[in-house]
Amino acid sequence: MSKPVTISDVAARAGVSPTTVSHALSGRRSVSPSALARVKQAADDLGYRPNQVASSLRTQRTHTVALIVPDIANPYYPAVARGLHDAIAADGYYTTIGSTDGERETELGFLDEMVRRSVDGIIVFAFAMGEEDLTRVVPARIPLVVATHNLTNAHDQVNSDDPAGTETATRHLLAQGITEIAFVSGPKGRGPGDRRLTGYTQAMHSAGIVPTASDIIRSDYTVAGGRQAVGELLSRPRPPRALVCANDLIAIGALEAARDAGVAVPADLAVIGFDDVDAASLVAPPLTTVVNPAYEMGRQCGRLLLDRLIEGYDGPPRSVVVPTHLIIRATA
Amino acid sequence: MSKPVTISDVAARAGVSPTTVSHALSGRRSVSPSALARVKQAADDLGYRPNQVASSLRTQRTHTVALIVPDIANPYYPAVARGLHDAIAADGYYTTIGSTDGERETELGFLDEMVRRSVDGIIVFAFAMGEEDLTRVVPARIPLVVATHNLTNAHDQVNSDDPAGTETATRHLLAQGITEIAFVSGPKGRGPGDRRLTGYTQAMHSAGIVPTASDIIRSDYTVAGGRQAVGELLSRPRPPRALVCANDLIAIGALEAARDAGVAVPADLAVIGFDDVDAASLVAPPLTTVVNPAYEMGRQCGRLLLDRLIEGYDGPPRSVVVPTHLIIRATA
DNA sequence: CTGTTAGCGCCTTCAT
DNA sequence: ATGAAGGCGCTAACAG
Repeated sequence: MSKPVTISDVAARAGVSPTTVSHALSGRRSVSPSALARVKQAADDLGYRPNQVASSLRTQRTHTVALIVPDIANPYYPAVARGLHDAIAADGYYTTIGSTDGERETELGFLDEMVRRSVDGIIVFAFAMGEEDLTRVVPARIPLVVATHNLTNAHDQVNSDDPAGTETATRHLLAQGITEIAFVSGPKGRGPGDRRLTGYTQAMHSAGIVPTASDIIRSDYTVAGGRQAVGELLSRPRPPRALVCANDLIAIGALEAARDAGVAVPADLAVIGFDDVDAASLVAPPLTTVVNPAYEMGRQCGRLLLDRLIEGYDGPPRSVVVPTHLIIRATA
Repeated sequence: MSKPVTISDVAARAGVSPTTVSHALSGRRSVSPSALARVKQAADDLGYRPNQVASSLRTQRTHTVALIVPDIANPYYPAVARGLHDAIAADGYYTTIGSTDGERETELGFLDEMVRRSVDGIIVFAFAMGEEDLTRVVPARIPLVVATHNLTNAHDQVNSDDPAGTETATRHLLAQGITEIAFVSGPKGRGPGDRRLTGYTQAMHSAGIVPTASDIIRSDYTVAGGRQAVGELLSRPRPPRALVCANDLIAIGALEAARDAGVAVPADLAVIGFDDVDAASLVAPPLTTVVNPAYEMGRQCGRLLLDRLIEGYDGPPRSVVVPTHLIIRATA
């Protein structure tokens, strides 16, 4: 259990002051070649590794970014995390991830802890809390990127272009002459369903069709939920010819419901999902869906943060919209 | 850009010393009721939040655990991360995750940085580096849990019971009277394929069958790789009647290859996967597979760490084996 | 029950 | 080109 090597140890061995060691290793001020060589040698010999905690206390920088999501095990977020990682790793930033299960208390607790830890930036995907909570818990000095739609005007934000995605999907169906199209959403006011609904409505209106209440189905964002909701839908006297679903899991549930009911996809029922999770290309038949670029979302969040952290951008909040696009497989 | 509130600010407002504030808030030594009340009030008024960086420098504890994996976007690892999170969050530990793409330099760099940051523990799932690298980079004082098979005797380790899993899977096929069973592995010496192969071999031997070299197929761990390898296999003059695959992605590729070749599953070709990723239950037909409990793996890693970090266990390295089990769906 | 003192390891003036 | 000194904010040892 030998003690870690400190900068003083290196200084002693190199016959210089700690100050010179610090500068020799950081390059922040010039050091004579001979001193430089001796310091490097000594550091090497001793296996010196600068203590980042001490450095952070002194410099007020931790080179750490906090990512707060509902559940890292939900297939969407790992891709976000990876995109973020790839955007910031090269500049020496690391990520601490918190899963909050969408519970307000947990979210607040995690944010509070990250502030205590002096993280250099925070990225928020989770949201049971409101904007007031956010501004109360996170001091203005810490850059914040919000990736939950419509929540903020006070912070940088990154969103995927959900309306454009479902609009394109719906148009794809309309172009095939299909007009009886239902939208299968999540619970009202929760998650991206509402934003995605607007694109569908938009496209329908453009085609001169006014969707009725019975064309908009509420589900949750799971396979089981989609299966049940669509099962009921298919037992109606006059079921729709196509479905635009708020996410892939619902769409996969819809596929199962169609199979249960002996309805052929896409001949009798066309199905389009949203997200393009891995499973989308693996189900049978492979799912036509809107690509929601999670990786890119994470990357953009990282870039906005670095812009403030490294480039010194200090202007007003900015909004990045990440484009979505339709990928046509076999269900529509 | 107001400066953060420090313990001295609280002390001044409460009319006590910083020491008393520290103890009042941590409860590590008793404080008079009146002082306690004044401190709490003052802390509340000022919105004081203890600086964890300073605390860490003083206490030599960061309450942070590093998790190193090849790729957080690979569906297996988020479940591990969640299991770890759930095991340690209640005790105030947080996780920093590094994706290394299995590159030795990246792995070493990440580990080195985590040591500099004085993390309290490290969990290693990634491995291009060898055990010498590990012991060289990570000082003995930092508890380490290794979840890469057979790499260590010097550290705590957590493994899933791979051999038992494939043995059960193979027996399940043998019990149906099927004897022409091939094993589709990954690249030799990389990943869990070799360990999973042993269970297959074991079961075959028990049934008096000696697999030949042509019964063991090399692929990578992807859908595309599995599809191609099994495609070639099926074009042999006398293809096997069943496949035990080293992971689910390979198995899903096998399903595609069977469809390509017009081979009926499971009637003409039975297929068993490994892992039980989400997609396994979603493909058609739903995949029979061995459940490899990623969440539980992560949880056990966390427990081993906490045992040393909190309980003060200081004995020899321990090994935890997480059981696997077969889940029978429609492909075998 | 409370306070004073010291120092965790580093970086950054300031002085030379 | 180099060093001495001070302090980031906190907590532990020591003293009362």
